[in-house]
Amino acid sequence: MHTLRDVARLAGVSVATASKVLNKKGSVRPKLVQRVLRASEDLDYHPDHVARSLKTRQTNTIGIVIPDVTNPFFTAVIRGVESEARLQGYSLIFCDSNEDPSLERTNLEMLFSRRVDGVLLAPTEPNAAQDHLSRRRFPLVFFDRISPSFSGFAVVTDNLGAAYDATRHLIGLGHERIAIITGQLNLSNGLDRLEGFRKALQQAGLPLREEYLQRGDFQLESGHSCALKLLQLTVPPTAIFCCNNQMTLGLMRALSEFGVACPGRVSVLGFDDFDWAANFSPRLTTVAQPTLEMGKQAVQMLLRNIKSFKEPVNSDEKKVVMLRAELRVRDSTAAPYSGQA
Amino acid sequence: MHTLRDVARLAGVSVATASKVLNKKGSVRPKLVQRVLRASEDLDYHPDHVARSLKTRQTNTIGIVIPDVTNPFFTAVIRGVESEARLQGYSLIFCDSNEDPSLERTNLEMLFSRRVDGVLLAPTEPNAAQDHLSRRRFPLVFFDRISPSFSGFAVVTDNLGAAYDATRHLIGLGHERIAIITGQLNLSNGLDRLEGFRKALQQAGLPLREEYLQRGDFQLESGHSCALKLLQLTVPPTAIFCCNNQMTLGLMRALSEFGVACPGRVSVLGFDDFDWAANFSPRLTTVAQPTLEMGKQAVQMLLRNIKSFKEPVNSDEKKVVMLRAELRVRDSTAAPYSGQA
DNA sequence: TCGGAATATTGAATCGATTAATTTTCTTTC
DNA sequence: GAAAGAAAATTAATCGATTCAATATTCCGA
Repeated sequence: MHTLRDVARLAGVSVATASKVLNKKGSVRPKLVQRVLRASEDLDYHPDHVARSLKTRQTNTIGIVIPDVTNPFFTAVIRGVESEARLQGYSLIFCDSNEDPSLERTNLEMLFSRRVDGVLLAPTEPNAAQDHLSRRRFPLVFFDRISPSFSGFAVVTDNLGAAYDATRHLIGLGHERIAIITGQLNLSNGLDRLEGFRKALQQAGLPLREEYLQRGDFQLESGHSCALKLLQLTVPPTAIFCCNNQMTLGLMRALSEFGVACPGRVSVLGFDDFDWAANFSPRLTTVAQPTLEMGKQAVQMLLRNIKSFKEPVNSDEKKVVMLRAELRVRDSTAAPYSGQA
Repeated sequence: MHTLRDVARLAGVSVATASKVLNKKGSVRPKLVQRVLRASEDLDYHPDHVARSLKTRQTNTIGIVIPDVTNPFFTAVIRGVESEARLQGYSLIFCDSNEDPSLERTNLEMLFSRRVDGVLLAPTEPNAAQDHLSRRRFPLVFFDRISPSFSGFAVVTDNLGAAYDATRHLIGLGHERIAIITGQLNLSNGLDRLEGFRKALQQAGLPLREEYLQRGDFQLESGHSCALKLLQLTVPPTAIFCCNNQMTLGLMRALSEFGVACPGRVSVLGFDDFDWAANFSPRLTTVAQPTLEMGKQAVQMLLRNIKSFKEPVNSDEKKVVMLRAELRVRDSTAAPYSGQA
């Protein structure tokens, strides 16, 4: 494996000159430029990023920590992150925190030790990383979820607005008995979706019955068990708003187990849109989050942070960017069943 | 941000001693150990991995290059990779090649420049990376797919066996008109699945009709269009074996568009098993690849490679490990429709 | 108490790049 | 042709750790 020194020697110049040529900095006589380029080519030279990072104090690497790679929502965001990062010359160190706050913390420490230039984080817990952020000040951008008392930088979906629109859609179809299966309510992704739902009901003068509010945990199983409870009510809901993709799967299984027709007997509106939602039958009506855009914007915000971290500039940058979601109406929502009345 | 030098100074020892303490190498008087540990704690010292890597010539980082993060098969593998890597003290640099050979190449160059200790690769093209492997010799382990003429290290599913078993299942149910929707046929994942299918048919004395062999490209749309062709045949198949998850989605959409009942009119057996396959209706019969295990074994094989790369030892290690898949029989496969005959 | 072996500690080189400071070379002009 | 100034090239320090060789200290038996 060859070093810059080898290239310089072969080209008959100093390492400094070779470095200047390869980084296109300063000016070098065309003749020498040629020689250096030639030598670099001949030796199949690949600059050592490790050495470069040590000297320049920047690794051109960002870390990303998410709670679960297996969740297609996150992989969709990652796709946006990866492509934008590469475009900007950054590499990605990937960490899965497995929904475990202590692992999340370990991961952050590790990334810090590796001297990544900044970190993208979808936190598992409201406070953990917040501490981290403030203790060492370090470029950190949150995405997808933030705590209610959040004060840092973040890119999130306008969950409240999206849930509001979704619920309006159900109300517009004529539903009055609308249930919700929520996620955890400690972070914005859970909290705001419930809030938007509430707001829409209230505005329409519809009550939110106690038993129509089922609290899940964003996992498949909880979607299933919450759905069971709803289906067994004496007066079951005619529509269900389900707050994420995994729980929607559990919900759909419950429906098919009970032989409840969708949208015949109950309409289903799921948060998060994916291939399976659009292709299986019934094709699901969903709220599609702008995942690619979220990834892209998160990277851009992080890079701005990194820059202003090195050369502080009192910018008036917005700290929390909210992205609009899109309601995709398909076949799983329809007017309520009226056969009985 | 503090360095080892700061720690040493505060503890009143040399950097060499401080280093020994923090790495638990050699022996140091208990008293000094305490002082160093204390100092490290007080300064909130985090060793600089970059500097360490430069000196030790190893980064404790591995790269992973996949064709598409958005495909749940790969994210499932990644999950296995990530957890095993972390367990062994390695970090993961993640790259998406976007099914583009030239991007794959760029990514490999980048990883090389970053001096990752080794790379895990699911190649998009039969030859590209092979060259790379042989030109610079570099620890590289393939997974999921290899070219027919492959000669390196790899962890793959026993695709032939899995497809064979799956097809036997359909035959066992009484099907005689069985179609297949294949992927690209340049790499083992496409090739061997078709081969297993062929073998099972042949062994059962069933013909493989030209028009029942539809060649797709592993993408959703191709599953859809291949399915359309099959459904419009004068004598349509009674069962379809679909060679990956994405194409199965396209297939299912085609079925519902045509109002073809599954498994009533046509049985569907999909390659790759995921949450949606098990929860939507009909619950799909699938071939489940051992994704976690694949990730884990790939990492282990890579680490062995890395080790033997530093201190060559003529091992008799198997170069290609084949993992068994599991057939999960659910509701989408049944005996063929007999109403007409 | 002393000599020599065993054990601890340290100084300094090193990894491979970048870059400030310095020296050399080249232009230009009188 | 020489001086001044600009441009190009080089030398050497540096980033923060690890580690070898050299030095210092401790320990032990005689």
